[in-house]
Amino acid sequence: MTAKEANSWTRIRGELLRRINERVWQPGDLIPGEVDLAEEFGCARTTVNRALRDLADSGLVTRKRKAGTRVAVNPPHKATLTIPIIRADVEARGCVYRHALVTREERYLPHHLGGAFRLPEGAQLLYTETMHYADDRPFIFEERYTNVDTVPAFGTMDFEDISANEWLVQNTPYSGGDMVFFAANADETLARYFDTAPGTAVFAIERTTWDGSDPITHVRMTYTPGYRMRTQI
Amino acid sequence: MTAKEANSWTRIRGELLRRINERVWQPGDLIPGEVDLAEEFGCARTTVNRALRDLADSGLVTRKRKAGTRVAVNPPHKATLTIPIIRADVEARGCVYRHALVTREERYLPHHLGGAFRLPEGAQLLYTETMHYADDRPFIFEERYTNVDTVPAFGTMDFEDISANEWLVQNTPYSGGDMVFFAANADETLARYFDTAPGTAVFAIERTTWDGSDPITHVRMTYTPGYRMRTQI
DNA sequence: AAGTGGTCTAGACCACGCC
DNA sequence: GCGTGGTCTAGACCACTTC
Repeated sequence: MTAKEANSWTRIRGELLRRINERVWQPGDLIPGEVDLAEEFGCARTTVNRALRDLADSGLVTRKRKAGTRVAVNPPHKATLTIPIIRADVEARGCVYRHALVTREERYLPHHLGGAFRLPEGAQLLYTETMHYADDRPFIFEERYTNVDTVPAFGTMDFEDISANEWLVQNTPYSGGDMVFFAANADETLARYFDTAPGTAVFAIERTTWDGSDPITHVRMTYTPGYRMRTQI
Repeated sequence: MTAKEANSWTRIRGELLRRINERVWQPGDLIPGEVDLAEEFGCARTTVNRALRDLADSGLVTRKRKAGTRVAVNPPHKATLTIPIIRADVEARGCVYRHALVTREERYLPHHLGGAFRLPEGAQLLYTETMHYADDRPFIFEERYTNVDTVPAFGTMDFEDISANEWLVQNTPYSGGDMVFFAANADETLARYFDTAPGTAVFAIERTTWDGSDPITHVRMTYTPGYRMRTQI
């Protein structure tokens, strides 16, 4: 109906999708088990499993052992954002990338990071501020707290040739973290950096990463005014 | 090292991850084929395939037939955002949900939507504005253009009991679309709605959806000042 | 042409979670 | 308990790319 299905588990997913969309199976309904569907479609159970697993990943059905598979009542929209290395992002726009280290100093754990960073009393972090440029225009302002106990080599870098952002991505594996997306009004400093009026709305991302239970880094990336982050769904 | 691996393809993924993280395989390197790895790990090729497919999904390796699997040089950060139905979002915060239809009128295709909506000259759309409340506090302001030719039933709704947002999610399947995340300064009207000062930074999402090549709807959701959208990575 | 990943099969065992 | 999804296997054919 919408697109051509090559030949495989995607065709089965398409048929299941059709039944969900056309209300053959209503939201909340229990749908047949994998064995039954496999028989109906004349394929192996593995293939049905692949199709159902994909639908579950996109949130359209919920699956539980013994309980079976149900059509989701409120299918959430899911969007996968790909946040590239800043250098790659800039160069993909056909611009020349450049960065400059603005600040670099030891700092105590800021109070507002207490929740994210479980560190001993008075633990010191390396604080760095970096401006990333696209064709000499400020593109992203990066404020970062890094736990040098977890990443000793980080403390010895000068970040002339490579930015803190790039170095960490290439050298520090992480096991998990969280990200926050929000809007903020540019303060005096930020406005001066971006050559705009104070109060201008800017898009920002905060990211905290851990390796196991060891905190690695907390960073806020503030994007140039007017930046729009896109994705396909 | 970081977490316990149950027993399965995740253990293999963990071992492959270790080799990537510890530079046993350098960025850009060609890693062994599935058959070799299966032999090394003493498992079926399917299992190795599952592990490698997962690493490819997260962007850590790139795979091509005949060419093989390579360690990615600039592994991008990927984050999956789950945008829930507004009602569910509000109720998950323990608040009472309510919505109000503010505006509803026929409008011609706005010029700035020309790129997203491929419609005939002078085509009319149904424009709706809806305010979504959490405990009687304005939470999200929704501005929506809907193509009633694609979704005829939409034009007959009064959106008293159910919001346009909720109705569309429950009744209109889509095959694809795009989303944009950005920050904006609240204008006079928006500031009045949110009971804040004009110029306050607000987080917003624009979403356009199609069914095949037929445009369905374009919506801008503007969130209450201070809203932060979170996700785990 | 040949190698590599992509997929499918038929069968099996396991683990979670309702009852 | 026991039913359902989660996973694994061994083998096979196919499709895409590079050579």
